[in-house]
Amino acid sequence: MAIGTGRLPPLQLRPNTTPSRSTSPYHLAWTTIAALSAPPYPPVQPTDRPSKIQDVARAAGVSAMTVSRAINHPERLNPETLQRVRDAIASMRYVPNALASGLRLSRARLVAALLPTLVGPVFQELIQSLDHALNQHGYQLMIGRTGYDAAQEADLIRAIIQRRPDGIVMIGTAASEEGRALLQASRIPVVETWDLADTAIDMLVGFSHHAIGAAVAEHFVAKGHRQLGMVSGDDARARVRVAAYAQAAQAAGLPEVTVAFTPAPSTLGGGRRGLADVLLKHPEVTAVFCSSDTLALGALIEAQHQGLRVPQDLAVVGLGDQEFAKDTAPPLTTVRLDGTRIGQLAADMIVARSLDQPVDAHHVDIGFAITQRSSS
Amino acid sequence: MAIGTGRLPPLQLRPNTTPSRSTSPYHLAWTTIAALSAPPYPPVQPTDRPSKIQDVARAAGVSAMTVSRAINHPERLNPETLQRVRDAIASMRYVPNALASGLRLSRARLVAALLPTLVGPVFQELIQSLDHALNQHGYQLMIGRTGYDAAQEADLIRAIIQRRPDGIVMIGTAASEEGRALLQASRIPVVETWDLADTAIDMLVGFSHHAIGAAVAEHFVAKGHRQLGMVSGDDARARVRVAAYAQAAQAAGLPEVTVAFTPAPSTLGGGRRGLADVLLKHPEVTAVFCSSDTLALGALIEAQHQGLRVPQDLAVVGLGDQEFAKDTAPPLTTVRLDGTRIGQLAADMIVARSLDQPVDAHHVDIGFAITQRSSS
DNA sequence: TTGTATGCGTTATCAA
DNA sequence: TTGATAACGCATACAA
Repeated sequence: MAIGTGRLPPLQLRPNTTPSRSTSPYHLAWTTIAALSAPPYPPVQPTDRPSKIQDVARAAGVSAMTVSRAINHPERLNPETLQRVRDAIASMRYVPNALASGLRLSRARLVAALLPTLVGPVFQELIQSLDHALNQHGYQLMIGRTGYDAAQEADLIRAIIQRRPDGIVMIGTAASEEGRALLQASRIPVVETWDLADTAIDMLVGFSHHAIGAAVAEHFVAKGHRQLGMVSGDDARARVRVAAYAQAAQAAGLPEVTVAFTPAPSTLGGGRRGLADVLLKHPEVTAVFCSSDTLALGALIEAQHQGLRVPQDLAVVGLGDQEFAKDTAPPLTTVRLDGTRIGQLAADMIVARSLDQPVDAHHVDIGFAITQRSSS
Repeated sequence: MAIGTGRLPPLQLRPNTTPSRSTSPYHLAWTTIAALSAPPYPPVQPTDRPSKIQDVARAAGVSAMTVSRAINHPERLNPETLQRVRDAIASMRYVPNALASGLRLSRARLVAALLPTLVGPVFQELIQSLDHALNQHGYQLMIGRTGYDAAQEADLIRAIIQRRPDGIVMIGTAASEEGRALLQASRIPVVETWDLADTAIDMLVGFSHHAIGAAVAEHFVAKGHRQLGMVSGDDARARVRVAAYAQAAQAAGLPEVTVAFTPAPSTLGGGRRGLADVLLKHPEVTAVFCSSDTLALGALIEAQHQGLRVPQDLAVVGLGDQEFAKDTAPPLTTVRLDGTRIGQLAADMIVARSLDQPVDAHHVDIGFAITQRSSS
């Protein structure tokens, strides 16, 4: 990506202490030693190590167990003792060591989520909802990035299992053979999401990519389109959608669909180039299904660039119903995927299993819906 | 957000076992008990609990210490013993318990990142780079969401400290008083980023939001604009940019700038409405600075919607230089923030401090640059 | 209501 | 090169 230069006189005050690879003209660096020797706030902590439960116990004049109880079972304590301990905890900024308690209890109060990438807003609704639901149950969420790389995936899974999380949520990720074996040997509850895998490791909540492809094709057919196009990613799920889309078109007696594949991740540029490719090959195409809203927005920009009116000359349908889909010009018809619900259900499943409670449905299809706006 | 319905006949096979709040017409649910009683892969593990180091030791006919050494100091072992242990580890899918080793070593090999939100692509480059750099040093990254809520922030910081990470990176987040006190008492290395706070907790790598506001104003002035507008978020850093922008305009003898504030997070819709607001109040505005690329893209869409040519009738500058900025119509002039470099430096700082090595610069300004494209 | 002893799984230290 | 021992910080079981 090209980095231009501003028109301002350079503001550089002093050269960076480390060799800078930055091209920035607005640049300064300084080192403050004082910030370390004299922190802006008085240290509550006289020692140089964080306090542990024994320190608090000493300060409060009780045993370590009483401090533990003050934290975990306050109702079992004499109110006065409780107050004394709580004061000590607050004034010493004591924070329990979760490594120790997790080891003791075999419960880390931690759930890990594995996803292919943080780039792109596709999974963010799901993550947000998962995080929120888990927090409410006192669990923390840890995020791991597989980066679409199957080779590194097993390593990441190993790193995750090391922390002994109470559950693992796989988001848009299919585990490799080695990964599956590790997960199963770990006995950690696993929820796979964003798809309906034929062979689930454990639990599953998602939707059918096949059904999506078919539904969008039939959506176009119902509106009288006969020349269908598609701008698609090229991962496994995307190919399922492409196949179903093409198959449904064929079943409706339509000519062959025109597909342009774009490399991951989805970008505006990919959508622009994808649509341009489709129209170059088959200018008679009147409807395109883009496999993400970002690609669809790129397609809208490209259509406008080419002087095509949407939806009169070209219908566009996206996938994901991102926040911005309602604000494009024209507003985007798109497939709504309820990431919030997936996150909620996945959290429920993990929490239940973690507490040895029954899980009513191990495999759930949450479906999808086509949000009809003005672009189709 | 309105959810329409598709035109397909419902594919519902069987009602969901849990009451569904989904509006989806494409919907099914099922439960598989077999998936639990008969996993698709033969269990390598005869017991129902994950194996520990003693189990491996027994299987390999050595002591637990030898297994530990095989993992952490393989060079100290007899090659034959090493091989035997490694075979046992692989066949049992043994994964060490990081809670136990972390407790023993007081090193969790974990770094936590705190950010206000995952929504919006602003911090993703930074996160990606931080994660990558830390992975290379054998650390894992854990992400925590503060959600712009100062009240919950202390709780999150407490939850993070509980895990005893080797470092904490704050991204676009200023800790509350209580949060700062907790962090300082914890003795965990902290890197604040995305800003140059006046009173840093510990280490710092960022850029000056004041300088950005001034630089963009001067960019517009240099191009001959006299009526400046701004579409901005309303957080603390955004207000600093607004003030600097207005101040620089005044210093150049320009009339008062017109500012529209939009609520977080940045959206296309916010950009559209923001620009509309600015133009409604002052139709004579010829240049707007949007405080994110997403807002800027919304502004481009709105400008086009209103029949304004960019940059002839209206100049637009964004902030962030997101991946899509080069593919908008027209390509977006924007302020480049080198999130990759911030992540890299933050990782270096944490790793150095974690290993008790000297950190050469505790406070670093990495600057920024204006990427000149066609929208201004 | 509060305290004592014990073990969670791992690894540094020392001894063989 | 390998093994025995102890300790990391906390919470359950039991005792007082």
